[in-house]
Amino acid sequence: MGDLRFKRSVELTLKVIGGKWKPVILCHLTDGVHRFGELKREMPDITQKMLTQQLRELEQDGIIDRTVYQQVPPKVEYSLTEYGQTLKEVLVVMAEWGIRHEERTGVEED
Amino acid sequence: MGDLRFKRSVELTLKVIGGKWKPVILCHLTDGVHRFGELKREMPDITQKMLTQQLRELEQDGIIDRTVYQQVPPKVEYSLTEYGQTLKEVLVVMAEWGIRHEERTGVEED
DNA sequence: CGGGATCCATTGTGATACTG
DNA sequence: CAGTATCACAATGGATCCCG
Repeated sequence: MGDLRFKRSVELTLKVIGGKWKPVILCHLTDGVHRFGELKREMPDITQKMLTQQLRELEQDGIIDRTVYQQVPPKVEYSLTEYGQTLKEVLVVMAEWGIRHEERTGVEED
Repeated sequence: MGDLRFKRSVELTLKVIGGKWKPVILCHLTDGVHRFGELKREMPDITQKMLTQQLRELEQDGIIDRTVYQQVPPKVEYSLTEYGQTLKEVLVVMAEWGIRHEERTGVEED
């Protein structure tokens, strides 16, 4: 597992979905289409700037789709691409480990 | 999947194994015990300070063990704890996705 | 050999104001 | 509503020197 290929792949994955905000954004989008304002409301601590920035990066990586409705007021919807769906499995495994870790550190029974 | 519990768990996992260096360190330690100098050699781009720092954090989270041999010259060995072993699955899933992503972005056949 | 401590450059992030 | 632009600040990471 310590071979170069393996390392590079793990790093790559984390470059795409890692960081403070992307995993949370992805969690929400796994539930379906969300508007910009919805996401902002669901993530009160993120700034508008960061949300925009992270969404753009996910879009460029082919993870999410951005649909702009040319109307007033503007409406923009975000959703997982077919490809982005493949990340669900990764998110689930991370969530499962996180839950175990939470329980463990809570009990601290080492 | 967008529920609070799920989100929190994913974030927690990423707090423990995320970042620039921890996943790489963990990849190496999945192969077995490593000395400090070994890890440093295997990760030429990391500074001594960062390596030390990241190892400390992993140790505090119960992911790795640190064994100091009181001798001259000093010898310090790092290894995954039993608990740390549970991360292998997470690493594998991330690596698998990363490999797919690598191939995809290489081919770009959308 | 395996660090600790310090200082500094780079980057990331937030607050705010403005726009189509 | 969904951004963009700018500035300020905080977090991160690196270089260097020192120590047991």
